[in-house]
Amino acid sequence: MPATPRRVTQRDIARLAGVSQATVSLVLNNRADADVRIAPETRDRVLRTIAETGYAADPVARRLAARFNRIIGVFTYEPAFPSGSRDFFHPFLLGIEEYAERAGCDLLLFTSAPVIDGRRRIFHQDNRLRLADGCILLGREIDAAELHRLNRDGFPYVAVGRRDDAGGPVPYVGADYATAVGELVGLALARGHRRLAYLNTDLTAESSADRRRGFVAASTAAESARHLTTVAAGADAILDDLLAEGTTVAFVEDFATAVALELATRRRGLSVPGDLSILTLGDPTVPVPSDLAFTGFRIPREEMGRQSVEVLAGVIDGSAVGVQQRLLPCQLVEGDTLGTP
Amino acid sequence: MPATPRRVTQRDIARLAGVSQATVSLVLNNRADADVRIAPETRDRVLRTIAETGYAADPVARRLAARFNRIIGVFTYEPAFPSGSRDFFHPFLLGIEEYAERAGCDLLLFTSAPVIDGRRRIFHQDNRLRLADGCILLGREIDAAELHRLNRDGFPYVAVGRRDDAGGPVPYVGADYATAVGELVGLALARGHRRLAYLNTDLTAESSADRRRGFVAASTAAESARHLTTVAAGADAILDDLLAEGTTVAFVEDFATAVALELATRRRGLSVPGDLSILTLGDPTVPVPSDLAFTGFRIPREEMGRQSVEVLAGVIDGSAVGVQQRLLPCQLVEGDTLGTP
DNA sequence: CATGGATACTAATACGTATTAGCGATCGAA
DNA sequence: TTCGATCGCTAATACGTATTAGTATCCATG
Repeated sequence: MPATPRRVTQRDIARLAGVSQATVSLVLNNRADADVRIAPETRDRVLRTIAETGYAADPVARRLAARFNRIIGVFTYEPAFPSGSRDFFHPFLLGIEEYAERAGCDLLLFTSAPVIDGRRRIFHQDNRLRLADGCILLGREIDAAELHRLNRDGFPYVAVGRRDDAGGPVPYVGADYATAVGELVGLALARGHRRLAYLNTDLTAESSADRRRGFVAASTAAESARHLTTVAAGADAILDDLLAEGTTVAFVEDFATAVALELATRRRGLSVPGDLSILTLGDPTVPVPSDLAFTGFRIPREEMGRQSVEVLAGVIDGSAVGVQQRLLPCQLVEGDTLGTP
Repeated sequence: MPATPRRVTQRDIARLAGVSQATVSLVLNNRADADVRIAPETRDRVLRTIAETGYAADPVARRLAARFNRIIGVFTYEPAFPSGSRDFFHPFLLGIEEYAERAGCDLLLFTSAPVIDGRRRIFHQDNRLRLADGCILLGREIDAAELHRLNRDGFPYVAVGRRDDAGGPVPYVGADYATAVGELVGLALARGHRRLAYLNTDLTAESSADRRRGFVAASTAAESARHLTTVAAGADAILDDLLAEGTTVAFVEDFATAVALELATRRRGLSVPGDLSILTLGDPTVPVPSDLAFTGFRIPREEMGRQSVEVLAGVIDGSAVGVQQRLLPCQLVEGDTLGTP
């Protein structure tokens, strides 16, 4: 029982200004269509009354009547203000907030989403999804069933990161990993590398698949281009494998793995990039201490955040035609870990 | 025009289950009062229909009718995901999010609040404040006029950080700066310091006033306890002043100033804490590079965030009686910058 | 003076839920 | 048989806004 002492409504304004509630609404919304006209003096009177009372429209009623709110939902599959992967997701949120502010939108964080079967769920009893005009989905892995449902319900949304179809194409703003990895491969080939290896981590996420695809497509000119799975394999075992096969450059999906690999190499008295080049394929997802500047690329996270809001706004107001899918270029980083074989 | 294809409503459920809309609502809300009864078989039928259709209550309509939402507004006088002072405000948000998740609440970030006269405003045309059940105010300086208005409107809110009265007492969860500074003064006195100086920054914020109060109250046993204002004064000028007066320990409000002062001291060939002890009064508000471990105290930011949501929840549901004001203890940090005079 | 067309509004309704007063049916007791 | 009492539910209404159809008034024109 919030001690709400009857707030000011349009009806109050109407009574004070001697007009109807409808007129107040029309004035507020600046309606000046052909079939709706308000005399200037009436308009002024209403506006003055509004100013005097400090009236502000009830966003709830507004939304119920007009089905539109200027509120953007943000669903994060990890905590929105995370401690662990904080540094990775923070830039996305930064961009989202920046554009939302510019667009005059508020952000609704669905922190109440419960974790079921080890994963946060959008659709739970009592979800507040529809309070927002649309929503942005953030997280490494997004549940396909939930995308299906969003598509089916026709609820406007945009995923941050490319997503496979889920009962229809999924609108997204992603990073062009395939191209970025391809460019790195090109760089390595140009330096004379011929025996490449790609170190997998994840096997399901789209971002992972895109990187692999880029690697495969670009490494046709190589003598050998192998895949290794780093899951549950120690850095030393991997290093053994690489050296045994005469690999000269490793493309490492997971940043932490790259750091561990470099450490293992150094422990054997070998050097990076003297004996082995190591390339990273994106920013660290967990904070990893390393004073080494890896060669690789950077994900345009902030820009992805910004553009996801931009795209969503277009979808909501109907100005966007068709399904919106954008891939932004990654930025190559020239570090110290790519040498000659 | 969001292509919303008519969502499922209680009326649809009612029609399918052969009951009235009111009955559906009653079942959903688990009402079993004396004057409202639903036969078990009816209840089951309704629940089954709900499950089949995947119905979820419209939070907007719910709020409009029931005036209560499980949404907590968060108003930040700085950007919520800031880059500059990010490290300072982040822990508050972390705590807020953590408790909100536990309480099953969503968070509404008022990113749309416009900047007027160099300050963000809660109350602007079209503010979405009332969408939330209550709100949390975060920021170094909070506009007193807006607090007045919140009080007048009876809108539930809690400030993070102690606030002076503004048209009535302000509910808050703050840090007990006075006690913390007092303890530091006690520490210095125990080490034999007798000539103390307090370096001011801000003159208006409550957090600043509290620190000063703690200093004054605790330093009665000192030979001299002076105030210096660091605004617009260079570190060298301050150092001159301190040395001229034979000051042996400086209590520095602003972290960056402490760093600058230490640097200036070292540049003169003097040492900290050999020639001058420097104590800090809280965490850095902007990232300052320093490899020195200052003696001072830490603000329980995360806990403040958590408890502010807890307090707000109590205010909203009416379980809290009277105005809620909490001061949490700060944690003393034994660093390397307090020596003997 | 009738007609038509602007002009300036208002009445009514929709949005989807929660709440409350009240109604018909059934049952037990007098 | 009648009079409550209880049970199980529904009708009606409120919440505060946006929208649309429609109405009353006025003015110009033929």
